[in-house]
Amino acid sequence: MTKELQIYNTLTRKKEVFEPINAPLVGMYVCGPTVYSDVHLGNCRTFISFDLIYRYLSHLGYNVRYVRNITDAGHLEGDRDEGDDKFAKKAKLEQLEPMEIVQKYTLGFHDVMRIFNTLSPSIEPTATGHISEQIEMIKEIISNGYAYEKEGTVYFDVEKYSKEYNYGQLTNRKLEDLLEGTRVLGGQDEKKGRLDFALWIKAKAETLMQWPSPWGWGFPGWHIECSAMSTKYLGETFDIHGGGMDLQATHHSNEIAQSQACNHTVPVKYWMHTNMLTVNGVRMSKSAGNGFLPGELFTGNHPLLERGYSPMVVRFFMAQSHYRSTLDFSNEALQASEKGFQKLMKAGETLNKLITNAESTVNIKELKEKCYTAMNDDFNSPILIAHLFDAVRIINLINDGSEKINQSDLDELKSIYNTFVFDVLGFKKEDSESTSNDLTGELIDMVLNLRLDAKKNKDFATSDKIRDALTEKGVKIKDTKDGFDWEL
RNA sequence: GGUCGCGUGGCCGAGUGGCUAGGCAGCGGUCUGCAAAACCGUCUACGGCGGUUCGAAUCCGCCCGUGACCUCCA
Repeated sequence: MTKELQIYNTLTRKKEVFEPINAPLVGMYVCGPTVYSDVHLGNCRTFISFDLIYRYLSHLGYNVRYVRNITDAGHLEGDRDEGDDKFAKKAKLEQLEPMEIVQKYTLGFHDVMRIFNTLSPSIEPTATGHISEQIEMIKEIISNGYAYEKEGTVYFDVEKYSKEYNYGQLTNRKLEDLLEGTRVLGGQDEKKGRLDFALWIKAKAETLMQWPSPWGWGFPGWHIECSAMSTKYLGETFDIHGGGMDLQATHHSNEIAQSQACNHTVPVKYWMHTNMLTVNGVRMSKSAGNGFLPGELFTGNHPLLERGYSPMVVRFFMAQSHYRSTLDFSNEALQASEKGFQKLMKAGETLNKLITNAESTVNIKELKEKCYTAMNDDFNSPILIAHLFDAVRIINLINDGSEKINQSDLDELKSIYNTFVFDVLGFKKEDSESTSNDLTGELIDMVLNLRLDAKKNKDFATSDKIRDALTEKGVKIKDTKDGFDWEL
């Protein structure tokens, strides 16, 4: 029986019991989006996964400070430490100010996060808002001897760092292997070592976003922002650092190196990495162009999509796989999730109508323990959902009269359902389009009332004729015990 | 080429030594004038070949297939 929360730590490549550094406080940093274009679904998966983690930690009673940054500066195109950053490039393309790009896509990102019912982070710092912190950190790294300046650009000295620390720790790689795997690239003569990466990059005259620094005008390298901001808001050593697996090898390895070189401490206790969303088995990514936007998914307006799927169905689809597994997208899988999600929601309505008995024939205590055991095992939401479907079956059996439940068990069952379905998994009820107010709805009601009359008179020829006609128009009719229900 | 994964029933997806999740689809039933919907029940799989073991989807070896990272991406 797993009673304690276990988290898979990328650093040690095994599950470890979660012991916060300063319980009940928990510091969690998650690498957020680079806001130079719309978030695609793969990005969303990571943030939804960490939303689940944030929700569960909070549910367990931890006071979590959840920091998720917005990258709005730097982040070079390609791997050469020269030229414009992504924002400037896009800005020229769209004839906008870089900060207009940032604003546009930040707002869009927040909209999508809200639609997916994710909770806002405690702090959402921006790279441009922390330039001085980054400069201070770079200065410290230089004075500690782990970075050097070359003509206005500052590089981190990976080989020097590797003499004292294990640079390839996070990916379990040796420095020699890393060096071997690195390609020789042009235009990098300034760097001493092939693995060295830029902390600060000298601006060209035409660079749109640039700031003054001890090394002249320039802009920060991508990795330093996370080190600077996580240190500022969570301290030199904090509990959880998360992000997508694609960041593990480069971004996070560099982050560890920077923080170590600056603060002389291990920055993070538990590293958590979410796996990729795939399409036909291949990673969904911006560069591959095989991703779609959340909006396209909701409307179905994309060649890969047969039709639209609601945000909660998508969230459910994602929760049905574990965050460390790849999840393959398909219409068939999403349609299966849609059915399942509706079943789960419907059981919630049934739950509120259950009638109690003097005795209980169902084991609610066991159900509750199973739910916690599942989540305590590295946030295993698929297992949790499996147990919730056991709860659904129990609810329906009680409703059918096959099982009985007493008041205290019913209260407990409601508590379990609401806690896990809404608080932890973060689902919310989706209103089916209410058409009761508009003319179409009123007309359909009217016609169906006529059909009801025909049925009462056993005039089934007429009632079937009405049903067939409405079905043809796309109105799904569901007869109930004493009336009808319909949807478009 | 190096590093690390993965391969589970028609589909998606958990599970890491015995008790063999779950959802969807299919099938059977209940309900219904009929149908739909809903509900109940049912379907017993782990890439191949060897090995370890009383026992392996689960551990080990080899092979095949496949993916990610090593270069910007969550």
